[in-house]
Amino acid sequence: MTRERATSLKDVATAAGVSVTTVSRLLNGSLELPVETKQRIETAIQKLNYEPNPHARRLSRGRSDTIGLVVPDIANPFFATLVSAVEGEADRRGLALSLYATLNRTGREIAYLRLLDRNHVDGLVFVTNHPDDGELASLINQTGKVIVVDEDVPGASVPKLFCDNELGGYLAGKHLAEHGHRRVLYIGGPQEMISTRRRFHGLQKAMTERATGKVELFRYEGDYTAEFGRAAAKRFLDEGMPATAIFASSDEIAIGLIEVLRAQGVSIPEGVSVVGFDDVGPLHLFSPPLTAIRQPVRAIGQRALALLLETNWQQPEATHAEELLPVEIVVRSSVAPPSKQ
Amino acid sequence: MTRERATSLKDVATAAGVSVTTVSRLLNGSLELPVETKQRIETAIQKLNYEPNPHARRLSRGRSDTIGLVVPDIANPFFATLVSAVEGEADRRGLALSLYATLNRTGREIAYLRLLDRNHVDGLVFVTNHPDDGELASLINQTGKVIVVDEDVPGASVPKLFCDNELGGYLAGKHLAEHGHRRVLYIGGPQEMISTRRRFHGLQKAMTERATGKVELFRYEGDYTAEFGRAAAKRFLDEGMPATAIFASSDEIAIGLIEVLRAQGVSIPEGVSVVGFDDVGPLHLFSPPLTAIRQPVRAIGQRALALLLETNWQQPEATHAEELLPVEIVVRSSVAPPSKQ
DNA sequence: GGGGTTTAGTAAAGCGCTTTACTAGAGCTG
DNA sequence: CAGCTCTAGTAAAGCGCTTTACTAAACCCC
Repeated sequence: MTRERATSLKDVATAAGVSVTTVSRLLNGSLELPVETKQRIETAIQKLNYEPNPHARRLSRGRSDTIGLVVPDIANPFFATLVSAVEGEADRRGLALSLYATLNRTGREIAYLRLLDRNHVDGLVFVTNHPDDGELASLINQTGKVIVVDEDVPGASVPKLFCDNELGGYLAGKHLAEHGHRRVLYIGGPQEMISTRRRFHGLQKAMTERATGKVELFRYEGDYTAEFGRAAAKRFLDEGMPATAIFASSDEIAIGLIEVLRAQGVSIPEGVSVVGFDDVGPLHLFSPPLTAIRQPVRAIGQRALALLLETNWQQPEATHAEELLPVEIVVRSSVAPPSKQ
Repeated sequence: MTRERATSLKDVATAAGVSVTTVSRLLNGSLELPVETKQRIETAIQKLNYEPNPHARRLSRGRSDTIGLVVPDIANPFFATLVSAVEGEADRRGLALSLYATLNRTGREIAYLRLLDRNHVDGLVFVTNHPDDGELASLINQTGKVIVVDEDVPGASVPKLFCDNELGGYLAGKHLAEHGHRRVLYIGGPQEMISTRRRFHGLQKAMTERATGKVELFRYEGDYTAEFGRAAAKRFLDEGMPATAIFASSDEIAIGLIEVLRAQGVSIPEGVSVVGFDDVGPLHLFSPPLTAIRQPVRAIGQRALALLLETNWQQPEATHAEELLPVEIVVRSSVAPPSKQ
C-alpha cells in the first residue's frame, strides 16, 4: 500500500550491471545483445517488476500513444456503443483512450480540441451534435489530426465519417410508401445539421418516387432527445394528427414520441405508424417492436480510428474525404397501412 | 495543419525577457511578481498561444491528474451511465479520465491495474463482474488507490461502493409477495458474486416474511447477459414454468428473458410476472412496461470518484469501509397476481 | 602485426517542466 | 554606513526515458 519510489530504468541497469542506454535500447529493439547479457537484463526487469514510466516515455518520444474521443454524452446508448467500439479498436492497436464528454457546451469542445496541440493526445475522434458557428471548424483546421464523425462540422477540412443518412431516409420513406402512406411527419434533429437534412432529403426522395397519390411531408425539427420527441408528439396531437406515419430520426426521439402517444391512447401502428433511427436500444422489445433504420455504430467507431491512423496528414487532398457507411432497415411491427378515415 | 514545434516555456520566457523558472512559478502561483512583469509574461503566453506540455508536467510533478476507470463493457447501458457519471465528476474536479474496457478478460484487468504502479493514472475506479481467484485482490492490495465498485473483489482491502443489493432483492420480493406470489424464480449473475447472493438473500427474506403459504424459490445463475436471460427463459419453459414470478437481476437478463417468453407466447404479467434490476434502459416502453429495481447509477459514479480522492490512503487498510447506496423499486406493469391454475 | 571490421556496448544531450535553494540589488534602520 | 530585510527574480538539479553519436576491445585477414 505504501508507494515507495517506483523502479526506474536506472535501477534495472544497475541491477544488471549495464548502462541505462543499453536497457532502453534493448527494450526498444534498437540493440542486439548476446543472450547472456539480455537474460541478465530481463531477469533484473522481472525481479524489480519494472515498467516504463509512461510520462517520461511520452515526453521523450514526443508522442503519447493515446487518442482522444470527444462525444456529446456518454450515457446515450448510441455514443456509448461508439465509445466502446473506438476503445476496443484503440486497445487492439496498443493505444490508450482519453474520453471527453462535451454535453454540448461549446467551451468544452474547444478546450478538448486544444488538447491536441500539446500532444496531449496523438489524434482526436470528434463527435458533435449541434451546429457550429465556424469557430469549431477553424480550430479543427488549425489543429489537424482530427476525424469528424457522425455529424458534420461544415468547413472543417479533415476526414469525415458518417452513416449514409440519405439512404436511411430513403429506406424509411420507401417502407412507408410501400405500406400506402403518403402523409408523413419527419421529426428531426437541429435543422442546421447535415444528418437531419440528408435524412429528410432521402425520405422525400423515396416518397416522391414511390408513394401513390399526393405526398405531404411535415417536418418538426429540434434536438435528438427524448424530450424533443415528447414535445413533437404533443404538437402532432395538437395539430390533429396530420400524418399517418412518423419517421423519428433518433432512438431518443422515438422513445419520447412513443411515451406520449401511448399515454394519449394513440396505438401504434393502428393509429399511426412509426419508424425510428439508430436502433441501438432494445427497440425489439418495445410495444410494438419498433421498425427502425440501423446505424452500423461499431463499424463507425472502428473505421474512425483506422482513418485517424491511416490518413496521410501531410497530403492535403487526403484530408478532405467524406466517407459514408451504409445503413439498413430493420423491419419489426410499428408500420401498418394507414387506417381509412 | 503543419505541426511546427509547439511553443514551450522557454519560448515564453525568452519572449518576456525572464527566465523559465519565473514563468513556471508564475503559472503555478508560487511567485508574486510586479504587475508589469506579470503582464509581459501573460502577453507572451497569449501571443505564442502557449499551453503547458502535459507529459513534461506529469513527469516533473510525479502525478498525472488523470484517473482510470476500468469497466467490463462500455456499450452496456449500465456501465455507460456509470462512465458518464465518473467522467462528469472527474471533469468537474479538473481531472482527465482514461477509460479501459476489460470485456471480462482477466489479463486485461491485471494489465490495467498495473497502470497505477507507474503513476500512469493517479487512481483507479475498478469495476469487474466476474469471480476472482484471488489474483486480482492481491494485485489491488499491493497497488493501492483503487476503489472497487458495483461488484465485490473479495479480499481486496480498499474502499468499496455498491448499491444495496439486499435491499433491492427485498423490495422485489416484497412487491411480489404483496401480489400473492409464493413461487418465484430468481435469475442471477455468477453465483460466486456477492451482488447476486445478496439480491437473492433479500428476495428470500422478503418472501419468507411476507408471502402467504409455502414459499418456493428457484434459482438460475449465469451471467448478467441477455444471452443468459434467453437460456434461463428456455430452461424455465422446459421445466414447465415452476414459478409464477421471475426476478431477473439485470436489465440484460430481463431483456433476454422477455424476448424468449414473448416468442413462446407467454404473456407478461398474465402468464408470469417479471421484476427487473438496474432500470437504466427504456424499460417503461417495453411491452409491458417493466417493474424494476432502480440502481442509483450516476450517484455511484460520482461517489466513487469522491471516495478515490477523499480517502486517506495512508491509513491502515482494514479501516476501509464498504459503502452502500440505496435502491428503489419502480413499479410499472409487469407484475400481477398469479393466475389461478 | 597493422589495419579494418565487428561486437558490445556507453556517454551525453535532450524532451519540457517543477522546485529548491540561492542572489543581486534596492530600501530601510539605528 | 554597516547590517538587515525585502523584492524580484534566477541557476541548476531532477523527473525517467530515448536517441545519436561514439568507443574500447576482440577478432580477422593478409
